Amino acid sequence: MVTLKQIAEELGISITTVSKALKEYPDVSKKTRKLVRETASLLNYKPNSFAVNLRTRESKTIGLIIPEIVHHFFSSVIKGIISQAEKKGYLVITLQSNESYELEKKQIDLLLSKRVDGILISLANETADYKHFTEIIEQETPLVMFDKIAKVVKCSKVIIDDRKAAYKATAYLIKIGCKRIAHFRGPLLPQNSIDRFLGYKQALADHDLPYDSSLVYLLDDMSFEEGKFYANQLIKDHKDVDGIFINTDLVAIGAITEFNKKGVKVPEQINVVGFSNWSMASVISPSLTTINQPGFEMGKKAFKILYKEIRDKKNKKIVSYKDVVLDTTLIIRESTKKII
Amino acid sequence: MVTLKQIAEELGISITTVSKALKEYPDVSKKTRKLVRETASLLNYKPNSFAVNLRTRESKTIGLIIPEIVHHFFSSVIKGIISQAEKKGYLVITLQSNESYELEKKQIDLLLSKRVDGILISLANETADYKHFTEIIEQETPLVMFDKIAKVVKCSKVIIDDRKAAYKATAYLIKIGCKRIAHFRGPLLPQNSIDRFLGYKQALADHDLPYDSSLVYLLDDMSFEEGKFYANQLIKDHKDVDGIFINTDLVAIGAITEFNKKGVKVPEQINVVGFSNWSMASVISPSLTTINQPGFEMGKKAFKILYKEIRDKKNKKIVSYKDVVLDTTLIIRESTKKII
DNA sequence: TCTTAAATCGAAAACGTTTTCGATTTACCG
DNA sequence: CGGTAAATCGAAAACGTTTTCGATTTAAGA
Repeated sequence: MVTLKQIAEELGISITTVSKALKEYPDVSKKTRKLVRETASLLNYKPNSFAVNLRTRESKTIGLIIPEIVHHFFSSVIKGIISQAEKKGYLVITLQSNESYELEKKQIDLLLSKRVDGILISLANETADYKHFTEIIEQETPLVMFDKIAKVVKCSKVIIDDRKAAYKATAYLIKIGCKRIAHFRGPLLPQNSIDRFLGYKQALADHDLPYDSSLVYLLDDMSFEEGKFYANQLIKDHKDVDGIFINTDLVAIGAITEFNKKGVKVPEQINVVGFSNWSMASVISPSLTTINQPGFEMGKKAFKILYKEIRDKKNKKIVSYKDVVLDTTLIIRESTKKII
Repeated sequence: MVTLKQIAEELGISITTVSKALKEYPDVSKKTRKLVRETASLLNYKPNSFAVNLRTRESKTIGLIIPEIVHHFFSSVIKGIISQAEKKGYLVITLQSNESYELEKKQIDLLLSKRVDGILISLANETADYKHFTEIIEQETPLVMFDKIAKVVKCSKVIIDDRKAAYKATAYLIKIGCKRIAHFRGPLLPQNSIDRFLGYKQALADHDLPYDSSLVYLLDDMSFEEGKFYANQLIKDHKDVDGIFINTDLVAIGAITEFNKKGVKVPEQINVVGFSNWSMASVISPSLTTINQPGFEMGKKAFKILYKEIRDKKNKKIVSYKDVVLDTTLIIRESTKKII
């Protein structure tokens, strides 16, 4: 591997001058600058990034922790982050927490010990206390949370407005004529499922529909199977339900599968709205009306904020934390239809 | 940030001894070792990885280039790689080529300039020449290719046997009684689609079924829409087809959707086998019989090989290239059924 | 008590870069 | 030609670690 020293010896000049020539310092003549550049490319010189890192105290690398990679939404986020990071010359190290608090802690330690320039994180479902973020903040490593966030932690955040999105979904069901709207909600812990439930409730209230707690089913693992199970339960419990807002697409698809099997016609007898717009949503029959969760944009935005914080910190400006709420859209497909 | 120097000054001993104490060198007494360890953890010492990298000439980081992150198979691979890498203390920098040759070249340069300890790559569809790999090999950076590989490049490879898998899929259709079996194949360039086609052809031959080229449809972009389009085409062209082997699940799902719509019963009138076992495959109706492409295992295996090469290189052993072929399994679901 | 071996320590170089600051050279002008 | 300013260069320190090799101390044996 060729170093500055070798170029310097080759040309009979000092390391300093070579370094400066390559970095366009004003105090090196055009002639030597040209000479240095030429021999550098001739010898195929590549700066040793280890040395650069040590000297400049930055690695142009950021860390990313997500609960689970194999997930349409999160892989979209990763893609958004990587694409944006690359534009700014940053690389990204990805780790996953597998929804585990302990693992999340460990991954944070790992990234800190690698001295990444910044950290992006979406919290594990398990995570309920936030002590492990204090070290990040004490070290003044820029941190931004996205999607699954901790409101109390002092850092920038980018999320979608789950409540508003759920409101949008439910209001749409009401608009097309549904009178009895059920809701499959997620577990109690992550804020997401609470907010979605609240949006559902709010929409009912705003449109003078009674809230009936027996229409709300609380699921545990949000699986396809669970979707089938509770769909079956629902048609046993309530014959009169004409619409359902489901916490996440996978469950919605399970429900639709069960409805199809049991001869309950979607959307004629029951309208279904999901959440997330997974790739499958457009591909099942009937295709699924759902809330589009803009993963790619969220990734881009999260990185942009992190990047700004990294710059600001470097330039010793005061960093101010941002709270960004991304807009969701309702994607109307075949699983909902105006009731005449 | 606390350094070895600070610990040394704190204890009134030399940096050398501190360093050795923390690394369990035999030539430091138990007493000072204990003392050093205690003050190190007291001061919350974390080795500066930039300095360690520079000194040891390795970063405990590998690079990963894939064509596309938002893809069930590839995200499974990433997960496999990351999980395995973590066990060995390696971090993974992920980049994507977006199926572009130019971008692939650029990403390789990026990783080399970052001096990663090794590179894992799955080629872009566009990639047809392999000059850009010479630099990796010249620099002696361990390299292993997976899934989409270049046979001629001298490095380890891990793949599935596409031909055998396609054979398996087609033979199964024959076994359950299909006599006229169509094939939707992918474009000409990636080796994958060629091999799958050859496996299909071979299975026909081995079971004394005539090969009819009009039953093979060549698709371009392998999309859901294309699946629908060619399914429609197929039922127009050939009323007598009773089975179809489709290059990839997304297309198969498009086809099934179209069959459903046109009243062609799956599997009663036509049996469908896909390829890849995407998450959607189990979730549509009828659920899709398909070839399971073990992404997670492939990722694990690819990293393991890379890890060994990194170790071997470090220990100045000669590295030998491995060719690993992973087994696929046929997952039988509702889209196929014995013809009585 | 002396010798020798073993145990323990530390000085210093090296990894390759960036950057400060002083030194040297060149150019210019009267 | 002398003087000054501008242009150009380079020595050296620093970033924080690892590791070699020699120095010093301690323990053991006679």
